[in-house]
Amino acid sequence: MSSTIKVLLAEDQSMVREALAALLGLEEDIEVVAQVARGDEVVAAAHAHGIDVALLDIEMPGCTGIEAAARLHKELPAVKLVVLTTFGRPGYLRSAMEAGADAFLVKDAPAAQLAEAVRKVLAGERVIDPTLAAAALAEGANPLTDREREVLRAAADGSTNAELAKALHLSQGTVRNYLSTAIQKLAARNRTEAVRIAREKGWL
Amino acid sequence: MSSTIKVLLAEDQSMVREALAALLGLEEDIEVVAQVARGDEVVAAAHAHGIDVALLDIEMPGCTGIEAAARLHKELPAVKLVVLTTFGRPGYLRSAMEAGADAFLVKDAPAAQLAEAVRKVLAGERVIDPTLAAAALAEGANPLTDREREVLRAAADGSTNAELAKALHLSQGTVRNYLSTAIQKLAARNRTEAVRIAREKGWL
DNA sequence: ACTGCGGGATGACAGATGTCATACGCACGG
DNA sequence: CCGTGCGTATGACATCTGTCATCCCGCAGT
Repeated sequence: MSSTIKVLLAEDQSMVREALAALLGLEEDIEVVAQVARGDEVVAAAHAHGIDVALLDIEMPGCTGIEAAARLHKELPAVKLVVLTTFGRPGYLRSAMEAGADAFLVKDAPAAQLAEAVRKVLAGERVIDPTLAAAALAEGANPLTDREREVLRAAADGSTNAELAKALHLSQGTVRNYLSTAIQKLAARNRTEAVRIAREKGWL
Repeated sequence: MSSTIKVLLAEDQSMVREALAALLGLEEDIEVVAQVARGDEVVAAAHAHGIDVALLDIEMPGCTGIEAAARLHKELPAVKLVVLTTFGRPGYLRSAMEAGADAFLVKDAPAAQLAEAVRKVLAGERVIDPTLAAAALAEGANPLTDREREVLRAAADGSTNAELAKALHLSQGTVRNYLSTAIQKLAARNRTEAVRIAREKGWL
């Protein structure tokens, strides 16, 4: 058993990443041994450094922190996973848990919770904001089918039906059908609102 | 002349705010004497602590860091202003400069630039990413009129024309006219895309 | 005094979007 | 073997959106 906890920090914004590293550096028992700025560099860095805990931001280029968590969990199941995010979206929590995360923290929680979470997951505990957990349970699972989600995501940038149809190799009518059902499932009044709602819930 | 530089830190996400404080705390000559989580608390805190430099995030509840900068610049012109943001949108840089900012930093710049910027602004220098400055000049000013911007912003959440008309006390036709001209000025194909483009440029 | 521009409005029109009924094939659970 | 849900598609219909021409008012510049 080593004397310090070895942590990998994955976060794309250098200033935030290094600031978090400085924060964790203040703790006697924690050492940030690796930093990456992209989701797709997580697994390699984890292998290279023999870490105990991975601290993963969700919003990252390459792949999301959630995808990175899933891969890491598969390859190095012993590594504890702390998922960190700007947005406390219930859907994110759900997917993080499904990806094998041990802790889920939002960035507007007090900084002290970060080091605390690292220690707790290493002790085998799970760390989840109870309010968020309640919200995740209350709102239920993502009601959208894979295809609906795909179409809605593609529609988010303002593409027209014709463009969506071409991009997704579907007929225009089918695109409209999917958007229509998505709009109804999300209780929205049009695609724009549907996108907003899906985003807020972390379903996109 | 005091021996340490007194800094106010305004940033809504506690974890990031405290991490940045930890980072600045590592510098011998810098002291974070006040932290606030809302834009509208900046001026009061600045008055209360007699600060040298204010470090302002843009995305904050209460009011944006840019508005806070403008107010602070008016009330305490001696205080140097460093604007910090997640998004390197040229329009943001422009408005920050107009609000009297002395430095403009994006969060994905190296952490070392933060302390450096604090020292430089205090020495009377301006600190601006040259790439971003070029982009801001290249794209020109916000082409939207006040009303167009207002309508576009209101339309961003998926409201229908009828709802926009009611909310803004306009006729439906007028709403459509404004959206139409906004769409054309932004070279978009519909309101959704117009919103996206305006957001990307920092014009919303 | 004239001109231009922004805010506000109307009416007409074309095209995009949302809804609905209906259909076919496929996979999966009972 | 039968129902159900999903993916895909079509056609018809109603409504929403985007465009355009045209108008009025007030204000700032020249």
